[in-house]
Amino acid sequence: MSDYKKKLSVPLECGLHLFMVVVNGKWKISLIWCIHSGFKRPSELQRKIPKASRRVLDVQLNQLIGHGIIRKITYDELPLKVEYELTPLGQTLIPVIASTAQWGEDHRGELEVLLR
Amino acid sequence: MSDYKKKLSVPLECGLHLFMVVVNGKWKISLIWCIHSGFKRPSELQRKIPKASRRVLDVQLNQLIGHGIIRKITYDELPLKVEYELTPLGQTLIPVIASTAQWGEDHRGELEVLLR
DNA sequence: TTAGATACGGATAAATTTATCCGTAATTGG
DNA sequence: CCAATTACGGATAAATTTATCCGTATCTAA
Repeated sequence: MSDYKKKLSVPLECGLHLFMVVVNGKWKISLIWCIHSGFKRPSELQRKIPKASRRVLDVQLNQLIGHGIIRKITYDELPLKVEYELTPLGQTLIPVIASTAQWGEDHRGELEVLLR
Repeated sequence: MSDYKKKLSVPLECGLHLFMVVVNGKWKISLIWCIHSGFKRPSELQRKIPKASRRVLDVQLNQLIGHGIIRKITYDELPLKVEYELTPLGQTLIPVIASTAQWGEDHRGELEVLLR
């Protein structure tokens, strides 16, 4: 699917950039949070995040898998059933995401005037 | 400079996306961290972040100003002197950035195998 | 047997971000 | 005067990300 190599490398010296690489992507945090909240099936995720097309969610889910944040479980039963779950690494991300989300909420007032 | 309006809107419901809007940009976190660490002048920042061109740093500095994270001080003296400093809002970002950076450091080993 | 649900991915267009190149202007030190 | 330093920004190219459109396949229920 993607043996594509970036030409413009991202600086990774700092731990912060490692975080950024993992969560960058318009819908990734929503996906991580949904999965963490118990919405695990692809169709559920699409319904929870209706502004994103099905295709984009698929692509970003696969990137999260590639980065070791989530895992895909394909049930060998009919009708088709697939679920995603956080890996142990993915779970360690939850409190970090929560703290950045808290920052956003704490400053929503100031930020909303500044952004657009 | 930029009265450009995005056509693809970013979801802002969640506090986390507010954080992302502010720190997204390849060099922004480096810039915030440098300024926080006392490297305030444009030429210092360029020397500290040599992989980024002068132009890109300028653009991203201006975006940070627009988002209320840093402030520009132009000294009315010769030779020319300009400094950036964190706003109060920008300062609240420091512990959050530190926690995401800590996450990256804590998992650098796992991550480096996964990210290419 | 037809519609709607499940699920997946290639190909391409559009949007956005980042990089490169160009130019300006003033000052300092040789 | 000339080169190096300070500082800033427009215009465009290149890279990357996101969106849209197309197609596949199987199963269930009406």
